[in-house]
Amino acid sequence: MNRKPHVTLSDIAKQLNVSKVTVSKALRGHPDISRETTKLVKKVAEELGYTPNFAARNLSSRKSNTIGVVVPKIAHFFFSSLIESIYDEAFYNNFDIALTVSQENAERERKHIETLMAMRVDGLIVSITQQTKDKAIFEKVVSRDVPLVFMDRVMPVDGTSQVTVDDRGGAIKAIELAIDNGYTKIAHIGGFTEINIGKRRYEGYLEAMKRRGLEIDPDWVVHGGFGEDDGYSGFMQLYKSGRMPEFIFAVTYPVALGVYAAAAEVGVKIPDDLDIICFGSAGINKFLKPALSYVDQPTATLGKVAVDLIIEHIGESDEFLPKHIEVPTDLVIRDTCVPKKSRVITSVK
Amino acid sequence: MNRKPHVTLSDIAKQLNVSKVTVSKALRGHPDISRETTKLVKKVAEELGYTPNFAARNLSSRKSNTIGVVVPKIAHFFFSSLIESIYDEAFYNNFDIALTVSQENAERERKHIETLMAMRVDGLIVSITQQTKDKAIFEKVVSRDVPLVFMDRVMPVDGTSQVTVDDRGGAIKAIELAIDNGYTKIAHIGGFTEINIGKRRYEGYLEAMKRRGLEIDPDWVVHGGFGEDDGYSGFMQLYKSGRMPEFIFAVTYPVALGVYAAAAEVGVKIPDDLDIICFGSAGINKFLKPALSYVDQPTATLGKVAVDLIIEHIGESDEFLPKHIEVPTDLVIRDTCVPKKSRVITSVK
DNA sequence: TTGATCACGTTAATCGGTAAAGCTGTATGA
DNA sequence: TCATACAGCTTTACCGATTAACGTGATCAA
Repeated sequence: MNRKPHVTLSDIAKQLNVSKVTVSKALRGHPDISRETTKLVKKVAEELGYTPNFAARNLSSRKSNTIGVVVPKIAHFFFSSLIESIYDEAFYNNFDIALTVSQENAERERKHIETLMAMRVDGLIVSITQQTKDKAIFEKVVSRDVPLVFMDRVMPVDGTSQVTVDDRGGAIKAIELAIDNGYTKIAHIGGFTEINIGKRRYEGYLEAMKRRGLEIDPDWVVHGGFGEDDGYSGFMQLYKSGRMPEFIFAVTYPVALGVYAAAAEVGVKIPDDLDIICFGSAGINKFLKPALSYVDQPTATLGKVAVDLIIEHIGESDEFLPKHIEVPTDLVIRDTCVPKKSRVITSVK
Repeated sequence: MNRKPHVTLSDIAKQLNVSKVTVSKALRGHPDISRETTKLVKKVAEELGYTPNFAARNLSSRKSNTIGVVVPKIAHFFFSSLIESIYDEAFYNNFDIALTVSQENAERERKHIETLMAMRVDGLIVSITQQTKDKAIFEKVVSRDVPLVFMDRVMPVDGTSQVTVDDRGGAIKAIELAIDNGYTKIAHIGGFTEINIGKRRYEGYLEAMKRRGLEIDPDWVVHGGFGEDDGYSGFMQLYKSGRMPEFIFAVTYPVALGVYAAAAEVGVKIPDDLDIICFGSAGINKFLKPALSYVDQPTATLGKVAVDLIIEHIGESDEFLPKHIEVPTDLVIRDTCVPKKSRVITSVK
């Protein structure tokens, strides 16, 4: 248990016969200290293998230079690329990241936020779980004056900022394209509508259908979660209802994959028997047969904007006015969501 | 800039007219303090919304209860699931994780390790970059008596532990299966051989070919990196050589995908014209056409073992003897790496 | 009655930094 | 010539916890 003690400022100070404050200032390039002394201090620090102690620094300076992040999942296309962009942007701005994973569990999410507050992170970026209902913990964060930015999956809490993609607009674009392609019987396999991404995508679906004057069969709207399982069971529910739509708008990429699996199982051909589009994608999508057409979520932008926003908030503190930034989406067309006419021709052939 | 000051032990102490040490002990459930007092302290702490200050705690206790992790990438199937399992196992053991991403950049890796040491993490789990050559930083870690576990991508450094998958054995199994399936012209699109995963998989390939007495055409071995691009260019190199093999063993899943892309481009049919197997996979693989057969890397086990090992090392400190744990692999057979005979039949049909 | 033991706390020191204010010697300007 | 300024350090507090060492008063056995 006898760890070799780490080298401290005092160790360096002793060796040079100066005070430890001199060393501290020299290492930080403070103008109080002469060029000469500074160079000397840095040299000795190097020789001794000095490594600063962040705990001590954070304690005395009352900040951590760290941004806390809470996400529901890592091992998902969307989140892993989002996280990577957060790390990049933070690194670029000389901030550290303290990442935690709630595993879609609200209680775990709460614990992680407590931990991050105990770490005295300078700000917090949170993407809530599917089941998060209680605002209390977030209000506690706000009351502590810790800047908070919700990212993608948000919650309406006073004093917090939000970064989302244009879920509603993206959904509208997707549905309108489907309609333009000749489909009228359009179903939606949606997620939880208590959470913004589920709700707004559903609203977009409703809005587009309404704009074009299309009826919605109640059987065509299925709400579940955001995973592959949910897509699978959503499809099966539609299939068993006996009132199959021509087209499905899936709330997420994994949900669309679940549809693929289920459709293959019962022999429904995509896009010939049933066409589909979804929200989100993965790098590997181009290798799928058929490759899904999708509403692109710009994860790199989302992560960058979230980090920039939290840093801005940290910098301005009290004067900062919370913002809601909505990042626009684009449609990416691959092998699905194709014109209905061509669908008929190929199936006739 | 006037943050609301956080509640401290002294605040609680003042309110109850006890010493702050009493409060500290009470909150930690120390037997020195009576049941009654403890309950009272906890109640007041709750009321005041006390959040411990980890910086202060870490400083005075000289540990952080945190494991530092350095990985080269996040947005990859392999790493994102690996990371998720690390988080889970750490959470289960009440450790925090400080994750950093080197982006395959050795200099960034070094910086991150310095940062983690400055955070005084209790131990370090590292998966090195493709380009890491210099052991110095790792030796520095060891000399500071900070437990270090290499995971998957390792480096031979005295005093460190290693957790790897059985790269060599997995490769042998894969190649032997290909041979059993009737293939003799077997190529390897490999990664960097300076790094263990590249080297060991290549060795496995050589060993299996040797065991079965098969010749290796020098043109059949291509070394590049571990990404999709490398697979693409690796295939193209084979293709242009005019001496196409019947079968490819790809060093990673992304490399295999690169092969898919290139093969599609030049009209080579997989698995009919060219069959393939690779090391590693992704959850989405089952949706590929054809789905890749692969050597399964048990990421969940890998992450769990790495965390368990580092915790063991942290606990035993000096008495701990570094270990090398090799996790076994399994072959998973999907639509590729099929018997050559069936290949011929289908192509004749 | 004594002195040991125990339950329950308290005091003092310390972790390794940072911030603010104080001290010295030399140069400068009026 | 003397106050002023400034460069370049040092001294003193303090951040918010933990650890070690040290009181008390009550209880209890001998």
